[in-house]
Amino acid sequence: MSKEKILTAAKEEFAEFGLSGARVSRIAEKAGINKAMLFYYFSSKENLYKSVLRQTILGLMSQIKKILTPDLKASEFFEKMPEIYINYFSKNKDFIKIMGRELINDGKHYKAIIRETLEEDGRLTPSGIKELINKWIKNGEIKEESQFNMMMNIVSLSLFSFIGKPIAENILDINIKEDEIFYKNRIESISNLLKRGMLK
Amino acid sequence: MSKEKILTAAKEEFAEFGLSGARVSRIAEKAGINKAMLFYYFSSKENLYKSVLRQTILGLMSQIKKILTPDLKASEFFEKMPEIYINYFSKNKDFIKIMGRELINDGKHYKAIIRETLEEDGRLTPSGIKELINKWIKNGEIKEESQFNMMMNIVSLSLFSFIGKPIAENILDINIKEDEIFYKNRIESISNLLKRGMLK
DNA sequence: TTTATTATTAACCATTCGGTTAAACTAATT
DNA sequence: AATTAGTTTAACCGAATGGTTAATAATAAA
Repeated sequence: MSKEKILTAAKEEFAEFGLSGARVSRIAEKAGINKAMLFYYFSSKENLYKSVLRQTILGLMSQIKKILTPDLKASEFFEKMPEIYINYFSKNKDFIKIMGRELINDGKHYKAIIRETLEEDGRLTPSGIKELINKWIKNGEIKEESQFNMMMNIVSLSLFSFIGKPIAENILDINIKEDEIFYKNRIESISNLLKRGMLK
Repeated sequence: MSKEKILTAAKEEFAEFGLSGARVSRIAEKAGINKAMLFYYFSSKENLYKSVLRQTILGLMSQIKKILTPDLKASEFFEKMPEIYINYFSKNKDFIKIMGRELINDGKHYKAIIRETLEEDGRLTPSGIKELINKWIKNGEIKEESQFNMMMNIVSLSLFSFIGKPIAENILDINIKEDEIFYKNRIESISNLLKRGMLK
């Protein structure tokens, strides 16, 4: 019970302030537990951070696994990936913040967690996705493009819909509410761009 | 002289550790000055951060200004924007890190600086860009799309080429060297995607 | 040369931080 | 009732941290 309360409070805290900005005492306060409990269960601030990050990453991975079937078509991929990403991010605002900070800090913890996870669970393997993309290229479903650039485009467009929003807003001097319509538009725009730009 | 040395060292420090992770003593050490000098010139850590952020943002804005002429064509826009962004980011690695962290922290300082800058210098106005995009829609140069989604797509694809790289690498289990070829490929891929996806 | 202003320094400081400790409480087992 | 293992707490701690101070050096103006 306490362990769960700590994890929940820590996720909030790390999302808002980052690893170095987060305060152990504040996490304890939010969780309604004694600060010593935090060290009792997680032994250090950094260790608590790793636990939060692991939970966060696994949450998204389980979503992506659902769509990655061997018979997936490229067009479906370009529709479903943005949909899953945007929907997940809109409902888990902490994810973007924690993950963004982690990536800027060279993603050292992120990489370690992915490595562990792949060892435990062989289903979502890199080679599986590679095979899928190669198949689409051979089938003539998509324009020839490096696998890497293709993944970069998908991930960039989805993830950055949240982080990059203030920039686009400032350039155009507008203020976009982050509501259902915003999410729907963003999914559609990304999906269309990917399909027009990458399908044959 | 000292002021400049402090700014340079601070930029490095804030990029690597963020506002809360940065250490004033470390900045002073890097700059080769006494810590008190830092407070003598900038009065507080946060104030120093704002100065660094302002310098950083103005550096990019001056690049973008160069291409934004009233007779710019949409196809040129889709070619030059990724080129400017990617080239600038590849040569100013600190920019991405500072800006990324700032945006995740809700971009409060960023917004304030943009507001000031627009008041001082009317050349790069939001209305100017809006007019350009509206013209392209009327001319039939680009597919109808909200201005906002269009800017989001451009900014996302460019900015995230750096932050999102570890994710794409992990999904495909590859390691991409960040060299001239990488930058060239990324510019081409983004530019092609934008042109195929948004030009009529 | 004197005066006023700007730069620079070493030493200092209050506060906050992550982390520890030792004792006490709780609840199931024997 | 005694033992055991897991849980919880208040009080404590040394090391940093951002920031200050008061004295001094360098420079320019009078």
